[in-house]
Amino acid sequence: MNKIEMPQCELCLHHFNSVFKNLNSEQLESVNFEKSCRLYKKGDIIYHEGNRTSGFYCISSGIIKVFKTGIEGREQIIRFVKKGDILGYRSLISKEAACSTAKVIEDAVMCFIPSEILFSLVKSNIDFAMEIMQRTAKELGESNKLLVDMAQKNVRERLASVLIMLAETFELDDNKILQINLTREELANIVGTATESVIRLLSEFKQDDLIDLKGRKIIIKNLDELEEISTMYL
Amino acid sequence: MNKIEMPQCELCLHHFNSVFKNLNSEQLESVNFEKSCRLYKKGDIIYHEGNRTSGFYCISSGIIKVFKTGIEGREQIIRFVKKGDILGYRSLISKEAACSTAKVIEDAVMCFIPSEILFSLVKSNIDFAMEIMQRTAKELGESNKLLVDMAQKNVRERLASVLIMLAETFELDDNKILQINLTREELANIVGTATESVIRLLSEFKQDDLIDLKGRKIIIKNLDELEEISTMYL
DNA sequence: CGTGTGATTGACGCCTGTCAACGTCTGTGG
DNA sequence: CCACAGACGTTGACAGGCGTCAATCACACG
Repeated sequence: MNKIEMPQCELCLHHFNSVFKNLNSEQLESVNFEKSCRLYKKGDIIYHEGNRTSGFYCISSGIIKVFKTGIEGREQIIRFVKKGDILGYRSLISKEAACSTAKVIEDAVMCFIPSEILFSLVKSNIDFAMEIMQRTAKELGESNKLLVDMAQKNVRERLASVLIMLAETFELDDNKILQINLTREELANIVGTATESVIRLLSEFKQDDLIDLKGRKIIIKNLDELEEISTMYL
Repeated sequence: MNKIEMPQCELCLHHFNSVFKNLNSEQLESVNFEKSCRLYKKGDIIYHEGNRTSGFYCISSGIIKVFKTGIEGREQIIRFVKKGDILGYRSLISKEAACSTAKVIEDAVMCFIPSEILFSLVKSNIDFAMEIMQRTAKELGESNKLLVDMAQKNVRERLASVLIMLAETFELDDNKILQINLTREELANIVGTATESVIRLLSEFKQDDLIDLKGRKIIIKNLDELEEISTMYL
């Protein structure tokens, strides 16, 4: 089980904005040779906060949540990782232990690339190095933005922000259904609040006709109004 | 006015952990030649959120606060920059506009280095590139940690955390006086709370004999106990 | 000495976290 | 097929943390 067709980097280049887009064919071949890919199932832990890691992951499909464990074991979700993203590279670069845990929330096909490959590519291919730098820098920008939201917005505004972020990241289908399934608790762990607060605010949003709820499915009916709520006092 | 002795990179290498520590003498010479250094006075704005920048800064002395402007113009301080740190490089790398504002809070001597130098060094010196990557990655780790604090700790715990962070970053003198002067409002803008809350909690800490207050000076009397408060439920 | 900025204190009330109880759904085992 | 357990979702009650407003004080500076 867990046997899948191994994604060929060459093909991934056509499917999404791969971190390997600037490799020459020889370099790409070495990645293809050294990587090991497999299917990870929902609930699998990719790496654990505090552990050292020996490589990073390139995501071909699926969704992974990255979280830190805070007060009384409460998860704080930092970001989501999906197709085309890379995972676990930060701690390699900073030469620290992992500062977060990565857990699969939708079955994912991922390729593991040993850290030696990362560093040898960085050294031999300046465009690849720049690509890594750029991704890190962008992630830093986003993290800083989240920090301000967390510090200054109330729960209602943050929940609206999160819904918008999820809609942008995972998109809506033709029925405007948000293409990611999260428990109420997970939503709370993004927003940084209690599960009950999320539930109450979701029903408020539903009453105000901004969203609709079908079990765990969230239908986004009025993105503009959500945008307005999220930037209320901005 | 504002004329000072221009810091020589060669000397800075001996004074602190310079980002240029891995340059060869030729590269160091080109930085020395291209940079422009001067004294910035308290209150000076180095760059402004939303603007494009054309280079980055290497700090020789002084303190700069980096903040984002949030709800109703409220500053949220992201980090402090001091001797040996670099400033404004993130947006160069990500090729975005500045996502924050940098303002001098203690007279600072800083060198401006054009972005072309940054990129040419990154391309020609892999160790320099790694150094930049590493600094970005570490900053990202810190930002993520702050995010969790902000999401999960209450104001009391956050204020304790901030005092500890300040003590570590700017150190205490022989009388245990914190070596940075901040207004109550600035403290509130780090903690992410109202000025009045900071004032009230500071007096509580003082009553509990954890700190002492002499005007704007903060004397840290019991770092261990502050540590305990900041990680109360962890 | 007036003016302005920052610091402090008190009053007040809303937001939001916590606790408890209950409803819903799914899968499992008898 | 039914009973049950367990996870998740929902709702209500309640209290306390913390933000807001207003008044006053302290201090520096032109």
